[in-house]
Amino acid sequence: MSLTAKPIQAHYAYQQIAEEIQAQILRGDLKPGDQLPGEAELGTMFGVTRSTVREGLRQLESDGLVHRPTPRRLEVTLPQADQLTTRAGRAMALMKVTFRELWEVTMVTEPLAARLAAQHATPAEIDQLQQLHAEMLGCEGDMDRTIALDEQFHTQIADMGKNRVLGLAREPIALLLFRGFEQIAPSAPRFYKRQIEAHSNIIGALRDADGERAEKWARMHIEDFWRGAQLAGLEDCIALSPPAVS
Amino acid sequence: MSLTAKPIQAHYAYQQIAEEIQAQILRGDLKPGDQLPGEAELGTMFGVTRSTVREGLRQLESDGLVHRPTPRRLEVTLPQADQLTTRAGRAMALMKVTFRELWEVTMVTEPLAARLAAQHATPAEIDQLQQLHAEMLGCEGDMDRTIALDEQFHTQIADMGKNRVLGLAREPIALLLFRGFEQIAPSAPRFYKRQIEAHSNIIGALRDADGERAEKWARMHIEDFWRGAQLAGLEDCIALSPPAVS
DNA sequence: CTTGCGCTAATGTCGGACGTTAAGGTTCAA
DNA sequence: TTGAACCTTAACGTCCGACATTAGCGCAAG
Repeated sequence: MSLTAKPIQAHYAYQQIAEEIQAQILRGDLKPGDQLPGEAELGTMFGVTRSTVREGLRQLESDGLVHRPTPRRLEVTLPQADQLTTRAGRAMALMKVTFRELWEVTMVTEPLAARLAAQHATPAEIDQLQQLHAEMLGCEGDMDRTIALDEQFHTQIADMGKNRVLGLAREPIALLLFRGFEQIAPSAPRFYKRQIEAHSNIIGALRDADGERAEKWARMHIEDFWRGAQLAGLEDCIALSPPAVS
Repeated sequence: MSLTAKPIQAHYAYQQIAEEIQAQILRGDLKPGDQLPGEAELGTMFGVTRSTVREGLRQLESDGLVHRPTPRRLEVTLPQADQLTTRAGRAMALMKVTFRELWEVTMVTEPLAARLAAQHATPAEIDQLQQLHAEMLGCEGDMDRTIALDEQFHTQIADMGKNRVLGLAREPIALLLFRGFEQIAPSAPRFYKRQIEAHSNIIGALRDADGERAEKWARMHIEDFWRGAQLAGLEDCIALSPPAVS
């Protein structure tokens, strides 16, 4: 039997403060929107100096559990999705994940997103998506803009599925994968056009609320992306770090 | 035309320090394992006081980009997976995601994990999995232990697939979903046994390196879990906060 | 009731201080 | 020579006190 021993981490004052406040948030004693006392007051409450309190607060801010709308207000807040996305994206870039890894997962997330979107999307949302698509048609050549819009297109579909878990899980992955577009496009002349067509077909399926079809087209879309990546020789290349959000 | 305005965030000294170091890490100038200068030296380098440096460092530590093996050593490190898992899990719990959302995503991640595992697993890894399974057979009744082992079983499979992206994405989700086991078991007498059987079948498929079959069994396994959740009336219940890791 | 002003207090940053202890070098013994 | 015990140094965690800046709030004026 293997001995399991978790390293006991020193209980520094600033850490304890962060943990205590965090515990109260998770327990529900402090709810998002609640305002916290000033640093000085927190100091007296916990029996430490303001410097120590500040270090603890910096950690909580970084965790996204508290937030400063203005330097004078310190309030409890939900971790923001984009913050999690940034962290996860950075981590994956640093661990040098390959496009293959990204793609394998995307092959299941995007079709799922499409199916859910077909089930839950409102006409207004689909119109918005269509508008995004139209905008994308108009900027062939502008690579950065194209990538951004592509990313947005897929994220929009995921949002339409009304599944926040999927949204959180797929976002950093998609962000990294679709950045490959840039390297693929030059190697595959007709690639761009095929991507656009696929988007059109997905929108069509969404309009008909046809989950099966939406899913199928999304799958083909991502499969096609992979063929492009293969042509560009990206398969086992490592993904680039995503653009900083924070 | 809609006015787009991204909130201008004040760049405090401590923030700039964190950002600068972070940038150097992402750029590759600082590599994991590298040791950073002491706080005092960093202070003189950046032209600020030690207090200010410390606040920036607390942020980086919380981000998982630097790490203190001991108070005297401050070294660059890769963000640890369990840290990301904790953050994501906390976030999902705080945003009160439902079991349905968790399940919908798990329905695609676990089958994928099983398929990849069938393709990449080594016999030794499968033996290890078998051992885990055996251990699970021996602790019927001990709910916490069962849940922990179940979680471990699925995580092990995901690891066997050699896809780190999938590993990162599914972990927090699975952690939250499988905690539902506890509430399901009482409502469904035969539930526990069926879960065990499914695990057996998955192991069998892995031994035969039969990706299709592994995927199919994993899907059925998760589908069955959902039936249990329905019996327990969990569908739109919100998931509980996961056990703290950090 | 809204607008403008001024005051208060909290924040960001600074400088310095102290006990504790880890890191690294030194000494000594095997 | 090598390894272990020791010692010195300096870096860390924490504290104290201070200051300029400015956000927040109350009050007066329109």
